[in-house]
Amino acid sequence: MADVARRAGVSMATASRALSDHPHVAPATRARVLAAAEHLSYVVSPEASRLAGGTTGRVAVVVPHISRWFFASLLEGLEAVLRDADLDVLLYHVGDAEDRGVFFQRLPARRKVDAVVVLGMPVAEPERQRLALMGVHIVAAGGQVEDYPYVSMDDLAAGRQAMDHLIYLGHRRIGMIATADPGQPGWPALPGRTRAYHEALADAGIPVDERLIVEVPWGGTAGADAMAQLLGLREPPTAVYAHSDEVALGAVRTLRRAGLRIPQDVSVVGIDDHPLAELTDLTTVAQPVREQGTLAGRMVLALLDGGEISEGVTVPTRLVIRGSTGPRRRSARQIRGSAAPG
Amino acid sequence: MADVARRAGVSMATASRALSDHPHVAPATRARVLAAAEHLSYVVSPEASRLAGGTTGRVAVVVPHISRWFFASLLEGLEAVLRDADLDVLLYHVGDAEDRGVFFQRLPARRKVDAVVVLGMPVAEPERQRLALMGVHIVAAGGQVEDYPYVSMDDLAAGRQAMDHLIYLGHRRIGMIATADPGQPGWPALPGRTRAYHEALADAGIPVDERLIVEVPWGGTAGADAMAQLLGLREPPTAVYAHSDEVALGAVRTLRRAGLRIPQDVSVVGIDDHPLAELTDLTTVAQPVREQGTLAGRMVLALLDGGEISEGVTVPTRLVIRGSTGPRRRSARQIRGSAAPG
DNA sequence: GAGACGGTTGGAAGCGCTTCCAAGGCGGTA
DNA sequence: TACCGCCTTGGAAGCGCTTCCAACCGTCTC
Repeated sequence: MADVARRAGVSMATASRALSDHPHVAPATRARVLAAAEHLSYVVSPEASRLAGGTTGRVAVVVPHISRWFFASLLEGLEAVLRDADLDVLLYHVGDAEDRGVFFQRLPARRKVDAVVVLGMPVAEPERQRLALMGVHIVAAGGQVEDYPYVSMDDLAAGRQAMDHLIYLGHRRIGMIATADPGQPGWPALPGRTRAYHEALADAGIPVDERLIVEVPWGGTAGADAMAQLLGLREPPTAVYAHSDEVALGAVRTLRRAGLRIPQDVSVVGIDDHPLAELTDLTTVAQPVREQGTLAGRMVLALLDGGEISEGVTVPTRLVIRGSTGPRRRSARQIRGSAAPG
Repeated sequence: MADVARRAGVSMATASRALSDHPHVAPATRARVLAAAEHLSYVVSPEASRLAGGTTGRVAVVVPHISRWFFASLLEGLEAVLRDADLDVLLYHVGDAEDRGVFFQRLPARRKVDAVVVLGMPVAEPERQRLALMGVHIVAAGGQVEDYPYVSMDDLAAGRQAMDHLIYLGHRRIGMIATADPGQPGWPALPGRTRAYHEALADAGIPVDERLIVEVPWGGTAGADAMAQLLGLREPPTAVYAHSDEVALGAVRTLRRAGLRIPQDVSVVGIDDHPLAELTDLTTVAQPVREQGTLAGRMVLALLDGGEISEGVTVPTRLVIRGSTGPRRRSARQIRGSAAPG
């Protein structure tokens, strides 16, 4: 910077002010400094800048999964607005319990960021305390962390949209494939989505048959296994409500292999509207994923700007009817008669 | 740090050395310092540390897409080894031409990182020059940037595995759905995968019919459109080779909607082994994606450690035969007679 | 037993920038 | 015309850490 100042014929103090867009710098002077900087292709050292009292210009993003579409999309939306605001994104993957321990105990992001965004994962009380230690703004997105400003979908409402659709189609024997994250102990299967199942059934006056509820780790093959289990029932369901599209797709595979037709024999509905749901003609409940990331990013910006955010944002979901659901045709017993489970 | 030094009864110089694992610090002293730091839950200020001459402890990762499985998986593998090495990951999404311009012109990562990893995208000559300006180590992964130490799969070999499989099954009229990235002008459809098509055909003595080659932007719906185009041909292909699984899945949808059976009427093969390929029973050529990220991470570590890396690494691919490919049964003409294209 | 040597430690000089404080200039007002 | 006050600028003190250099001390060797 000394070079720039010299070249512009000003002191370092002025150069600094000009470069960081401070008021009280004569326009002509500012221009001269900027020109000099440009000429020398100079950029301020963020370290020095920060050290001398600024902010880091970075925000940490903590995610439980990177390669899953949902999380990656959230991240994509978030990164876009943060990058627009000239903030750098520091990515922290907290996969299993061990990662979690390391992250929250060592707090590697400490002193490195101005804010942290927690994507799609709950934060336990002790972890919250550690986070508080960082003394930065915190925003949550895609999960149900109501202790912080958050943006998320309404799991209960989404679940209801899926379930009510099935019930509307005449199904009464509806299976549910719930997912839990094996890497995150104590992290319950999305509670809202499960509650939706029970409430929808209750509202329709349909008794709950516990055998129709299967909880598996997240993933397609797990969904396939769950479906196989449901098909093994004496009276298999005529419709299946899966907590997510990937799981639903797994169920679809099992059904196909068992020689069952979708939706004639069994209807399947998922949640999320994964891009491949469209390709596989899966009925689902769409949530604006990327947008949730975007909104979270805006919250961070607002917070960093000194703003206050008192409450969270809940984004709307929408039932997308495709080819995997249809009216109940044959009884479960008939299905069982026509093909052996896979 | 002054506090820590005082509490440990040593000078700041010694405290610094102990904290940063320098040699020439008595074990007892080091222990005392560490204990003090622990007690005060102190962490060094990365800014100050860097400013005083260290490194940034950060590496930038540049990706053209975040939410696509391939890139996200690469990123996941990379992040894991970098995090293990206590390096922070700065994520830069360079989506379209504009982002690209901004990134390479402004070089926002300048002075912020010790190394940059370019994931799955080519780097043009002028960009290479800008990158050189950063004066940091550069590694490429998942692409074909041979100007830097790189890790990638062998597109040509993978394409051959897919094509040879089709040819072995007796197909002679094979369509190819190639993908180009609309956001990245001048970025050719994966050249190796395209070349594989031509070479395989040549080796089998099958003449190329240009009408069987369709190039579309990446994505499932684009794949569906491409397939529709192929079905519209007077003599449609009996097998289709898609440059990626997502595209292949799109083709599958079109075929299904057209009432064609897979693989009886048309065989489909993709590349990548996307997790959903297994669920949808798609024959494909698997590449170890996450591992490529891991390897790239190790390269970064080696480079940062002062090592030299003279050449790139090419990971093996493997044909995974599932239910979407089968022997040629009926002639293309017959197919056309049995169902109208979707 | 004395000198040499290597492991330890402290002092102090920056790393490159921001910002407080004060000084200099100018136009405007009484 | 003299004084006041605001805009603009420069000087200089750190921000929190690393590391060179020198001093120190115990041990080993001749």
